[in-house]
Amino acid sequence: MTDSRKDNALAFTRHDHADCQQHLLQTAQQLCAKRSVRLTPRRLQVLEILLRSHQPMGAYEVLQAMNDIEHNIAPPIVYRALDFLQQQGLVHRIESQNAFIACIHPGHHTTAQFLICAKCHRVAELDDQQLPAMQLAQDLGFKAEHAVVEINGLCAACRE
Amino acid sequence: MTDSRKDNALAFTRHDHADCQQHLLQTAQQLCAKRSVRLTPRRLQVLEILLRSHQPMGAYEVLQAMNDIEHNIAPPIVYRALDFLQQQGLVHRIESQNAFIACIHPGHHTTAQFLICAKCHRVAELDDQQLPAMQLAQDLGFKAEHAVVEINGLCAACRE
DNA sequence: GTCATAATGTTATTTTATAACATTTCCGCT
DNA sequence: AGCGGAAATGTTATAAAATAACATTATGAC
Ligand SMILES: [Zn+2]
Ligand SMILES: [Zn+2]
Ligand SMILES: [Zn+2]
Ligand SMILES: [Zn+2]
Repeated sequence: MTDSRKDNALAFTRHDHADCQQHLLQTAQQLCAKRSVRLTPRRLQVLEILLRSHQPMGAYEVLQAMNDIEHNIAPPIVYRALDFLQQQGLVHRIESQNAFIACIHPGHHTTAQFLICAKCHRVAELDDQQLPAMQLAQDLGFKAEHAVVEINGLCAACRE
Repeated sequence: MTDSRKDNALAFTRHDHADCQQHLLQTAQQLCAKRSVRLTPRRLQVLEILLRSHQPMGAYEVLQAMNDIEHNIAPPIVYRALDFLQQQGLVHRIESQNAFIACIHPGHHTTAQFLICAKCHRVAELDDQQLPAMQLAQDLGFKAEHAVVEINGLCAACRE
């Protein structure tokens, strides 16, 4: 298996999560600096919470995590930070679960696909696969803007 | 363009919608009879409401349509009928919109893909396209059960 | 420092979905 | 026809997810 394919399955493989968190935080800082957008403390806090989780989190779970250290955080705070992070391609929304997950490849977000395990709830992010439906869409004169691809099933570990 | 591709773009082409509604209702009746499941009046009513619409409808929009003729219908009535219709492959849920749409090809539902126009809100259902991500998933030992593929963009008519 | 803008905080409400339980309908059986 | 269990529907209340509207604070250009 190539490195890139191993990387794609990161969520389902053993790895040093603290390292990968640190690395993704740095990348996020750099990207935002380059784009002259502000990764404020609130936004960073939300990103850190999502990075710590191996699973997608609902907005209200993120909210709970914030309220565990500081009281009276209200939903709009969370939703606004999530909106920003999604716009910057640092966080993805998992539509079929009303949940959010940190992007594992910030920067490359043309089209991402997710493999979602129904048992352990981990999510692998696959990037840059071509969608045949995209080609057909184009043939039909449809101008594609954003594709949602979420594959539900069981990961290798959970099939046993 | 082949017939099947023309059919795929049905939602974006001129056609006799009354005819296609009638045909799909008959197919639904036949499928349910064959499977020995009951397409009761309530379930049929919900399917008819969805078939009349060219756009996905939220559960509460369906509810509103029901309340227009009979009062005091409550949400569980609608959600239960929608659950049944989804199980039978007669209705699809559009995850990125919390909305529901009648299946245009009942029977063939292995994996469906949707092209969703951001302007006119029509949805085309494409069937049986292979997803490269599925092959990669399999290579990773992931057992795929259900794929959500929703492509947002602008249809040919709305691009002008 | 001033001022416009962006970001955050606050309050209330809307939208979407389900839990729990009561009642009715269906259908095979006697 | 009449009984009885299962499925479907009806009802009430509540949970979960998201946003509207407005007040306050922080930021950075001038
Ligand atoms: Zn990503
Ligand atoms: Zn798993
Ligand atoms: Zn379908
Ligand atoms: Zn359109």
